[in-house]
Amino acid sequence: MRNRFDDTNPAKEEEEYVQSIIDNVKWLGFDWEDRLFFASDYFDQMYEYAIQLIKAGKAYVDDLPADQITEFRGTLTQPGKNSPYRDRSIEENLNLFQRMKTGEFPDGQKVLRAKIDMAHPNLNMRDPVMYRILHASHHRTGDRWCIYPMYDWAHGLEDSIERITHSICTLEFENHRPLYDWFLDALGVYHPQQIEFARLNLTYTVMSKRLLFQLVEEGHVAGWDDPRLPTISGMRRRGYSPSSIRAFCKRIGVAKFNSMVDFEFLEHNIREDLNKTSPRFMGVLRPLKIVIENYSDQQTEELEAVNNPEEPARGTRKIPFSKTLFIEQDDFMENPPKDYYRLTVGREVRLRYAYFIKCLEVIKKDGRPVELRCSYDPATKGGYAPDGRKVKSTIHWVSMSHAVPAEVRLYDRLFTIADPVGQKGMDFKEFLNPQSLEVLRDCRIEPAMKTLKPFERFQFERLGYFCVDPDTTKDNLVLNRTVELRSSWTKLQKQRRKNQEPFNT
RNA sequence: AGCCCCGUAGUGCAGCGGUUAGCACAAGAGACUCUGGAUCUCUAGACACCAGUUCGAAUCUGGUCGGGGCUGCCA
Repeated sequence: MRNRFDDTNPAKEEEEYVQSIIDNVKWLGFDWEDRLFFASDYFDQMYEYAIQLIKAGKAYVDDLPADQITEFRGTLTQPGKNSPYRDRSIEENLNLFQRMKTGEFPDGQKVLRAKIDMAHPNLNMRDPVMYRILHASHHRTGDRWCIYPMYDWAHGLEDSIERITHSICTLEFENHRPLYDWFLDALGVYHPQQIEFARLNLTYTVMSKRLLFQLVEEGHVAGWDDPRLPTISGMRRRGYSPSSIRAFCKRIGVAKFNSMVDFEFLEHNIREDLNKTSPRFMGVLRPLKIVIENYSDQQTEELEAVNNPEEPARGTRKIPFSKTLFIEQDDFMENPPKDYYRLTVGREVRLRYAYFIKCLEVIKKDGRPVELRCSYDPATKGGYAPDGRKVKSTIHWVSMSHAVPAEVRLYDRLFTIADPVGQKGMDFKEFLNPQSLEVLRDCRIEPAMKTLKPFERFQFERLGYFCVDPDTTKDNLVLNRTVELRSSWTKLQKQRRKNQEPFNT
């Protein structure tokens, strides 16, 4: 494969973007080795081709100002009018074009146009502009040029020069294909085939460069790599793996139909990959203190935990256990519904890889549980009951004195509705989800995680997949939630909420 | 309105003249489980419509309806 940038417009090409595109595409897993090209590599050749067209009487220099060109183009239903400069002699065109190149004219005073048909039903064929004058410095050619080719003129030439067999692009270029073909045929050069396909749309987000740019510029997100954005750098920072993104793309396929893929399908592919590859850890996002009354004050034990049940070869690690622990606030309920399996007063549950514990008493402050008094069964060490008794659930925990603090950023969909762009007469930003980011600063995680580096991915048991954010510093470990684990419990709750809504008023 | 493109389960794709119209996700039911995860089993669900061609049409033709794109010296 090769990588080519269509850098035909000096005003819109910035080194910064070029480099980040290169970095991101490489990260995604593509390697073009030394085959990195730019449209600007072919500027000389394109200039020669333009002269060839002029000599064939198929291109002319137009003096009409921009607004007049627009006016003369006509409309969707009305044909355009010929420019008064359309029938200049070949010699005059050659002379003028040469002088455009040497910088004799200011920006916008003249353009080179293809001589096709001002009455053509396809607007793109009404004498399209091939070259415009721009006294601007180009990031690769510097000040060598003051005329720059238009994309439509340049694109087919680049493909032809590189002898591409098929040139794929997005649907909005369908109407440009006749022009692509016309230029190549007029020149009589090698003619690749342009094929268009639909761009990807995802629910609950926006995909267009223009719209993403607005979100970044106006500060609705923290930057191009904000983990809520569907940019490659955003997905990377969110913790998506390259292989899962590739698997997703492969499965959604390509079509010529403007479709909208469920965001959940992306998440499915992420989970599928991360489930197989992520090491497991335990971390408590919203801590609730519990004290094991019949466990000795002084004692600490090292308990063995599996690193990845999907891949036993990854081995095990030790987790410290002691009298005072943290569990997740959600894992305790004083008055639980019937189908709640977790901890409640008088019920026994398993602490993962540790012991069976029973809750004896809740200590509350201002009506909220702040501490649980529990007992444990020493015979259940490691989480197995020798007498074969069952427990309804297994919950995660960390030892209070051993745990490491961390900041955890939880992400939710960027928009509150599936298609924020498709709402007639409404600005897509009206549908931004104010809760798309939630920051938890009082999380506690198991000590083995101290060595994790930025971008490392892992699973917090029962919570989801996470990764280390590059904002991490020596004293502040920052973690991003990539995606939650599927959970029949949260699903049930969502259903319940939905079913109640209509009756709520 | 002129030109171009597109219509297959809720979603995304496959199907290229003869298939019980296939796959994945989502949905529903169950099994299993030291993650309410993973895994496994099962269920429901679609060819936009109308003509025509043909022994036979989701597939070919025409029309209707519906969706999208196009009036930058942007790409």
